[in-house]
Amino acid sequence: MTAHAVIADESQRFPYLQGLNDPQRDAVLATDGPLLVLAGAGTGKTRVLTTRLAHILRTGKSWPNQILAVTFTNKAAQEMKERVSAILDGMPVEGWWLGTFHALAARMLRRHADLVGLDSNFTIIDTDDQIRLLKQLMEERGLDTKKWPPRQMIWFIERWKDKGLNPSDVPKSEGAEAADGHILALYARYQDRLRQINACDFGDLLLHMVTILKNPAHADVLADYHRRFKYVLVDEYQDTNVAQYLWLRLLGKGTGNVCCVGDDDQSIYGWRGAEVGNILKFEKDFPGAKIVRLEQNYRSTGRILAAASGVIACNEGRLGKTLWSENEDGEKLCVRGLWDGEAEARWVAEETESLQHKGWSLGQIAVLVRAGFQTREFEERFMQLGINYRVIGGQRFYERLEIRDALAYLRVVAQPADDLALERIINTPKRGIGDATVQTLYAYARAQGISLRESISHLCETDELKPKMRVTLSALIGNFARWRSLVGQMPHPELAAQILDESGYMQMWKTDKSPEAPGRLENLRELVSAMAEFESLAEFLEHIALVLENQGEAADEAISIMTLHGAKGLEFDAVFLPGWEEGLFPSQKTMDEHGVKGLEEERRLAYVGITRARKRAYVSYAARRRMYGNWIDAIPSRFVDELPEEHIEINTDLSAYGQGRSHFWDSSGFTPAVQRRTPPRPSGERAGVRGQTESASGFKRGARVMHDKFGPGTVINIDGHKLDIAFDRGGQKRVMDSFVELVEG
DNA sequence: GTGATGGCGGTTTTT
DNA sequence: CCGCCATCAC
Repeated sequence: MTAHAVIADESQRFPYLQGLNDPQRDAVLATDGPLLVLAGAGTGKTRVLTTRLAHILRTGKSWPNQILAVTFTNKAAQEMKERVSAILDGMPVEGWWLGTFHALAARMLRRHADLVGLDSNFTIIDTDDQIRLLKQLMEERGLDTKKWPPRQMIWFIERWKDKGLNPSDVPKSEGAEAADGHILALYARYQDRLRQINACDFGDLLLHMVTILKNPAHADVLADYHRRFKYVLVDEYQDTNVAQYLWLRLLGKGTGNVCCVGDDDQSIYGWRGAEVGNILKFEKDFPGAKIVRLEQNYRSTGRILAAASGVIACNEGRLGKTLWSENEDGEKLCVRGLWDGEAEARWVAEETESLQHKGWSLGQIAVLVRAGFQTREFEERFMQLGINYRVIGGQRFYERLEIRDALAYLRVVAQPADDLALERIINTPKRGIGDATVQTLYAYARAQGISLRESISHLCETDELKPKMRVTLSALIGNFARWRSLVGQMPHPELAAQILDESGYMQMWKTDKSPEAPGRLENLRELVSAMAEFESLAEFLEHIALVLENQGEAADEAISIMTLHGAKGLEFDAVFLPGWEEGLFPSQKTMDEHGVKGLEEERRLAYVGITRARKRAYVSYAARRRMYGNWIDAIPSRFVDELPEEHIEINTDLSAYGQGRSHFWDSSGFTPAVQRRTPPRPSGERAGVRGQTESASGFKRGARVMHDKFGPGTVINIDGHKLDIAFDRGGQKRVMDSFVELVEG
């Protein structure tokens, strides 16, 4: 049989192979031996991954539970499950080892927790808890938390964990100055403390597993996984950190059938420990590795692709790919210089409306910014014009205050040694248990080497505490004991509702008169009802920690506003890329801290941004921008210069630009036409402000109002015709008073 | 132990 | 300019 005949034959037997291009099919069929798939943006990476997985199963090379398939985000894991299952006629995916690094590592660690001194019901703590814990430890040692912010110290520790380094593995010289030279001791103490309260942070999930797997004394554990896994698949390999890499390499050694998919040009998480190096040295790590390049782009127009390629070509040390496309050239990239940030937002909104009029769908348009604070100007503008928008990212459901409090209650019930959770809610709602009491409790707990909860029960037996305090505290731990005894006795959502009720937590928000309170109560109810989907309280808490997605927003057609980081893996018909100014993008901080390496990562971010667009891309920059209250002059980003001239169309309101893209603004201050058309607001309005109690059209502070898009809310501040409104759902926004209606009551 | 005011700092973020 | 935290006054 000729090669072609073989392919034809295979395609017939495996219909899912049809429609794959040659390299794609190669990547799917090369099931055995190490394989690196270099998949450029929009080249069908996910399709290859899912088809490959399906193919391994369909050909009977292994059972589902013999494949380890790893992604970075829950979204990606979910998508892969759905798509593989679809190819295989709805094969159920339960029990598969398909998930995020953290979820899979946690699943393993629960089985071997004792090997690192943990109990298998350990709690997974988040950033907030991490910082509070470290702060305690620093205060314990008398370290200045102002000079050495715990946040930053945690950052050191996390980077070590990313590298797979336990406290004893960290080179003594590293970060020696931090925390007055105590940072390493602090790390060690932090780990001890986590063990004591039977908890892990996210980094630990991988670090502990790597520690176990590489320990010769536990060779049986590794051998067990080697026997289990016949195939290993990894998505977004360019984003793996060293700990993840070690974990994969240890597990993959058994089979050798390791397939990693990634794109070095899209590595944008170096700042949090990702190592592009992992993908660059794949061939060394896995001798005899086959490399497949996916270079045909199916997403973008020729010009968009060419522009992105032009920019990324300025980076050095790439594995190198040449993306090409059969798509039409399309329109040139629109590059626009504007006077200031407000004008930029106005322009983006205008262009958006014009696209809408041409029949483009709002849901297929996105504004991609470098940093979160940039979203505000766009939000304001869209709101004024009534353009439906959605900010993606930002605060997540489970990061909200009330949700974290509620979870703390549930955590104490599920895991009595969870001191952090207990401390969080010990005086919420207010019970008169202040800092001094908590310190006493902690001091005793430390001295006795017991948990906070145990310390409370001990101290309630003595006269160490005032009688009144004893009553309060024993009532509290009495409650927890009772709630704990109810676990398994009643449906867990019901139990949760009971806990929140009996603890007085619900009452606290019901009594609260602040405009956010109703929304918080709503969120709490949502939390309780979400619990019903899980088998048990423990399972629910695991999902909350590792898997819970951002609450799905209304399915309304809306333009998306998000960070460039948040946009990875997504695509839109049209993409706006505002704020391309030196210092903002590329970020000055990144360049200061990481030099050329940092700059190159910023450039990859630019590449990611441009390649999100299918048909139209708009790049813009402003000559001045208000930052932290004062005006900052800016010059266009060097990335603007790197866009190939023949594929862009520059259109600027600013004078000096245009004659060869110079880096300097005309200092004469020539005011462009756009500026004259819309003069700055009268100073009276701008300064009007905070003390105002009634808006120009008669809304009063505290008034209940209804907004077409955002629903009911309360006016909390007034500035001329603009109202700051706390919406019952969806937080606080600034809107024009003409968009809201007064409601009675 | 709790509520009010000033100072400071302020990327990117998933799990 | 805004929000968080620390410190201060009750």
